[in-house]
Amino acid sequence: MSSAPPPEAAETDLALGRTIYQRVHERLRNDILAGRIPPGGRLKIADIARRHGLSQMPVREALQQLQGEGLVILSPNRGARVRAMDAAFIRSLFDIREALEGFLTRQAAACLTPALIEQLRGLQRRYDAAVESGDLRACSPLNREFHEAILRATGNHEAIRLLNQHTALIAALRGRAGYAPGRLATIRQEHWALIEALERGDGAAAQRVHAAHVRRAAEDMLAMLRAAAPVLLPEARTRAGLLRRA
Amino acid sequence: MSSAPPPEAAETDLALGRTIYQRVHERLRNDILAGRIPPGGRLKIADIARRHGLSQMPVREALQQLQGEGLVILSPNRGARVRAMDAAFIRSLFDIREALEGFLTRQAAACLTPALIEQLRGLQRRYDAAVESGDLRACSPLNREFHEAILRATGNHEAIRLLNQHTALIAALRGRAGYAPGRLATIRQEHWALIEALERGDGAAAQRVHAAHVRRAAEDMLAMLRAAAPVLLPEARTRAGLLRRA
DNA sequence: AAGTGGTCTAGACCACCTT
DNA sequence: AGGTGGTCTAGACCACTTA
Repeated sequence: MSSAPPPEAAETDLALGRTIYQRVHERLRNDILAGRIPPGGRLKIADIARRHGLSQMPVREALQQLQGEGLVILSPNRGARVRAMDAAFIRSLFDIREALEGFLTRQAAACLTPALIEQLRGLQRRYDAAVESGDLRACSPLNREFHEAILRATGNHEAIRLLNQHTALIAALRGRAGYAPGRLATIRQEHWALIEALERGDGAAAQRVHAAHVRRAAEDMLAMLRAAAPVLLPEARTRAGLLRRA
Repeated sequence: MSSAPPPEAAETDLALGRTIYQRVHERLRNDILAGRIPPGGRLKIADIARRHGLSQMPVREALQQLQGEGLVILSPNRGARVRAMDAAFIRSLFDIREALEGFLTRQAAACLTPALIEQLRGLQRRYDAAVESGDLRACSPLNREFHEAILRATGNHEAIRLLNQHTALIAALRGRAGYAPGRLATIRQEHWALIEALERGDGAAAQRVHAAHVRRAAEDMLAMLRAAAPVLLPEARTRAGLLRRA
């Protein structure tokens, strides 16, 4: 764990967004993605409002936005929870990624210019450097930027938006699970193979490399989560849930 | 307008949802999908609130939800508009459908039971009957149900949710564009070909049929919209009759 | 029966656009 | 400056849960 995170001194940090609900949105989003509010964890409007010195409505708006992103489940008269994720749901996310990103990767092979290929090489070299210097913090953003650079070539911004949302959900888990040993090195090889296929303009090969890439990522994450298991189970308020029938 | 509230059978009753913002959400959603509020059209919170006899907050919540579904664009301090759609955006939607639904269709070929195949046949027979009897109103829901039945076999509910959202966006346009002549008959052939491939368990063939199906749908819709063109352009300074100060 | 916590209202506030 | 219309607050209201 990192040391000395000023616990409450960070109350003045809400200076980024322009409206209040945007700032609350960003704040909660960061808290969820950093794992400070675990999957299945409850988000109480009154609590959050009090903690930030606001009334309840902007908090509600922020929660609605998060629901739109899929990070939060909001049930009428019941409140909000961080989306709980089980193995089937995680598999769904990775299948979506394989299908959608794979399709666009194939398209990209037909329209990548030499300049864009060179840009990919540059990004991947920075990724390599980050792995070698042990700067793990820098890896995930570079990984994401690498793939997004490919997608942008297709001009399908709607698909990119969807994929980014799902990346956020996965990142929310990654914070708890981490990477398996050796995974980062494998990613390097896979990315270079992808660059090679794209450079040849071989869309089918690029899609195959991408599919294998995503499947390995999925298996890796499922294995990590199985190891650090109990966090994932929906939640354990114990006896409460069992009296459902009545 | 504001008068004559009590015996209104005219206003479709808001009796369905359980909370107010849910009912407003459903109402606005229907208005948009039915084309009563055109793409690019403005949604004024105060107007809507007054019209329904509510305060502004539940209306805001409803708009946030619609933004989450992608039907509405909400910009801070600027208000809400129905998402405007140009040709590039529509192409993006159909590419997403081809990629995601095609992938799942391929998966489904491996796990469809004879009973499910028979269910598909039943749905498609009802579709055929609707086309032949000229009941065009019934076609779109049956079409949607046919594809969703296939997708459900894969168990990927998250993907189904995404695809349904995008179907809604397309339906919002369909209301204005309609179908090209003969399109409905072509859809019949394509669906039967899809059933046949699925029955053989030939996922690759099913995906090919699906891809062709979606591409034809995309070209058809783009042609229809090109014919009925000007509606699509973002908007045209029409400050006609809305603001009537007397 | 009381408590917790989500939902709704009325109106003040303020950002942005028009004159 | 004036106006339009989106945003925020405080508190009442009410659904659902706990004793």
